[in-house]
Amino acid sequence: MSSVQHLRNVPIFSDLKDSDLNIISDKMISRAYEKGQMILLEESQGETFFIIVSGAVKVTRLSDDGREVILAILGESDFFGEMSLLDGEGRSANIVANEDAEVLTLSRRDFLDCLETYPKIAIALLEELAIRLRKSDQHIESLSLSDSEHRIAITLIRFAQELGTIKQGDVKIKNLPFQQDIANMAGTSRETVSRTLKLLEEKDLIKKHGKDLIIYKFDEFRQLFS
Amino acid sequence: MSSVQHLRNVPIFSDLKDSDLNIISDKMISRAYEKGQMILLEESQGETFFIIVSGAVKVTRLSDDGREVILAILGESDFFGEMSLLDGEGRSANIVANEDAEVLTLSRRDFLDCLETYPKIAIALLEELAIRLRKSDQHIESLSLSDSEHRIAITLIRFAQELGTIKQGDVKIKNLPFQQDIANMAGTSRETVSRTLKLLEEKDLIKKHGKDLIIYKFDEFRQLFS
DNA sequence: TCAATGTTGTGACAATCATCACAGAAAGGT
DNA sequence: ACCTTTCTGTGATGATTGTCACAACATTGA
Repeated sequence: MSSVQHLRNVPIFSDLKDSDLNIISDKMISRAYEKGQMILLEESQGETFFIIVSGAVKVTRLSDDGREVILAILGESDFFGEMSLLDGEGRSANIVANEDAEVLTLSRRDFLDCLETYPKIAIALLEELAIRLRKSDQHIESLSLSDSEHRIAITLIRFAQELGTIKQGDVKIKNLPFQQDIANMAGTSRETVSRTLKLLEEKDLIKKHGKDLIIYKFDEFRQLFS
Repeated sequence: MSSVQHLRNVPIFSDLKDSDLNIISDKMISRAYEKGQMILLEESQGETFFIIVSGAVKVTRLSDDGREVILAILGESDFFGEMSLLDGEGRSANIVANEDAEVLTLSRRDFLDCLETYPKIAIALLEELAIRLRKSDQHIESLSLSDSEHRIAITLIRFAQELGTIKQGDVKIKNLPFQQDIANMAGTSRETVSRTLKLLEEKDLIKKHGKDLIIYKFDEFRQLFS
């Protein structure tokens, strides 16, 4: 697929004309990262905007004692790096390739020019940030008041919404992340994730199939853990 | 103070010319709320943008069983209501007056017109949302990996940054919120807040003075709980 | 194919913290 | 000033869940 085709799939660019997309596309540089490779380091200056063409990355923060908190896992057509371009602060999170990943990058200068030239992009970006803020709020809520079972279930729901495919009311998540990553998102321990997944399977709410996971009757499941 | 003066203090409007501010100001309607009054209800359609002229509000989410999670406490010159205007989703949080509050409101139509007419506002708003997202990320981190002492300390730091006044390296927070509110922000129980404040006071890190609280050597304090 | 490494399952134990219970203090209204 | 309501302090108790330890299983690469 050409890189213009990829841009077309990215929500904040979807409103543009082909001619404009071409102009932007020409300014972008393609890069590839291997699984586990650090793409952006916390504390460094943010100078680049990234769009994921293929693969997946995780957005993390590290505590002093080295524990990792996963804020989000991003996949194809998602973008990142915009925050420090917007408010000028240093980076506040690390980005690590969670699988082999291919990205398109845009320099700070070009990105900001885009915003000025195409107000529609700015508006679309506002929309996207509003959506992210909403997700963050839900994340905060779930961390604040749920027990570990709820937090893990809610984490599964997040994966389902990002990576899942629906079939007759059931959702299949292909390539479920490792338990350790789920734990780091749900704010709990790896062992608790292991035990809880087993519990949910005993309750016939989910089913593991190798690296995939099926959530039965997704709507009810979501209801259950709202 | 005239309402134009107030707008001038609001970051997203600060770049505008007086003449433009006047135009916007004319479209705004002033409203007053009493302490405890609900300003915006979760689930309702978001049709209004709010700017706080005086007083304070809390942004909350309620779980099914009625427990409250406080996402933020906003004060003078802060604004809210923009999220559902931007992404068209229903409201995701409640807003309650935390003390008597006076606000300026702008209708959905007028707000969106502003964004189109003054791209600078859109850019400034992007900046602001980026900052909020950053704060959310920190909040998520703290909930994910700290024990209750750290979470409470971090909550105090948030208050200090929003409401505090610095004097010789110490920060004084006037009118510290109730323990229950602190607990709802820190994701812990009211009793634990009580015990932890006592603990921090015994360690000579903070001092209570009636409704006020002093954090000694704010920089070191922050270091301590990063 | 066989190490070597990474991932998952599970028991035992300890620590943290929520909850319940109630008393005392403070604030607010009449 | 008095009553009512709200807020705070503190003990006792038990449940949840993190941590440690180790075995089983899976994946990768030489």
